[in-house]
Amino acid sequence: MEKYYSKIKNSPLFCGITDEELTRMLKCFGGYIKKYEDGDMIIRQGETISKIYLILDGEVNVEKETYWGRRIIIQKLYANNNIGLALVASKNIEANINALCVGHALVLVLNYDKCSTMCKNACNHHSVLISNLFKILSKENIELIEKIENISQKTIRDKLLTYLSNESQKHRTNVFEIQFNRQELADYLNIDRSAMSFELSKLKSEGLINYKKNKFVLKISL
Amino acid sequence: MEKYYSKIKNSPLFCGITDEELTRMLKCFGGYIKKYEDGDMIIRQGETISKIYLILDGEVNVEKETYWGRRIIIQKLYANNNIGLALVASKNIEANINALCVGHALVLVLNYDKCSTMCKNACNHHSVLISNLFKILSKENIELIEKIENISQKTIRDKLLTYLSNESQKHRTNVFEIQFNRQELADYLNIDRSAMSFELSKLKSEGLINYKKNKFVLKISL
DNA sequence: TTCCTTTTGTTGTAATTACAACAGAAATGT
DNA sequence: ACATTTCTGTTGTAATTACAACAAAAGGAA
Repeated sequence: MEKYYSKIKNSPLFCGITDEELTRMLKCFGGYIKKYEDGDMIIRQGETISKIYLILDGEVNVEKETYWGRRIIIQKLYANNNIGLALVASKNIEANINALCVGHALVLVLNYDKCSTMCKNACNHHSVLISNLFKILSKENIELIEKIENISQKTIRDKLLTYLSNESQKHRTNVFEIQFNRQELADYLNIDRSAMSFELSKLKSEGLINYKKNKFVLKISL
Repeated sequence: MEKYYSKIKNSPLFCGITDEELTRMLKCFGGYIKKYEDGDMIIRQGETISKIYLILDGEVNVEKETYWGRRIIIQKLYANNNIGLALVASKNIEANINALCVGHALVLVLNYDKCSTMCKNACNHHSVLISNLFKILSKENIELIEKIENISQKTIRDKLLTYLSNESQKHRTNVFEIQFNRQELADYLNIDRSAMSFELSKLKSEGLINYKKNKFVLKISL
């Protein structure tokens, strides 16, 4: 555990918390590190979640399966992100998503339930933590709305241009690498992969964008 | 202001806070009540938000306009809901949505910036408040994912059935009233209103649903 | 290298949707 | 009650998409 201290300390979750506090908190939370392999379900739809998951390393897809069997990718998470954080706030809520490990991943697991009852007033670092939780959820909230913007566009072309434009703004440059492969991007934008590939080609031939694998250049601005 | 105390006190935002604390907090926050009329913009895309808005009465649409001029309805808010809460957490973030008043609305406005700097440690009720903020954002987060599920369906029919099914579950009965009129529902599900009306008729004629105006009966379960 | 697997691109066709234009119903104001 | 406006439903057509089937490219393992 000790070798991950610096990684943990620099996460948004523990931002503003000293080393000694961190040690106490990890104990208080019953924190442990768990390894996941490709395809492992970290959170499964229907479960009740009382743990905070902090990704230390690796990649996690937050997904949903429709009633008709299609996959929806909600978001992709990496180191420093939390998985299903919104689910721990209310005890009686069932997870509405699946969280799947992509490749190998290393996750710090904290028993939020335990801490929130044990040391609500005792530990003063608890207020720092909950303030961090608020900030993290705010950011996620804004990202979910961005995703809604992306998938709310009418045509495949508009979805792609909006998505690429948003990515470009996030990277603060018109040359950037996207996090999804083609199938994942299609499942994120809720469109057919082959139709999306076709539209990407068209956008390239029209000179609006350029790309090679996951490296994209956006030559226009919305 | 005093006549709204009970309303304010019973909101999730001030849950667990005593009357005397509330009085002090409203002062500390520089709280005031603002009236909005139909079509008024409460939050405008691009603004920086440092105030907490609590709806005391009325109806507010959270919307976005696409680059191509179409309206996207993100969510509909009512009394006890907060508007753009995720935007106050980080000072340097611009609002990514518009919040529009539908009809008349009464909103309590709190200067979060002022409070968070002035009484971070001084007031102990601050920790209760921020814990409430976390819970509120969690709920909103889960609702945004539900919206993503609704609009991620492939066909108009699937969107309608998923939406109605989710509404039915929320109301815990298969007979319920929806919050949107037809045009709003279409803008929420990102589909054409007339095509949606046509599909609703078809679902009714097939016996899967029944409806009259905004009262719906879902006769199947997904 | 070669073989095999995975990922990405291309094309034709059937299904679905947006859009426009209009008709009917319901709500609103006078 | 009446006129007027807003909301909802219906229909035909052009545009867009999903899907299947396949081709090409990239990546890995022997």
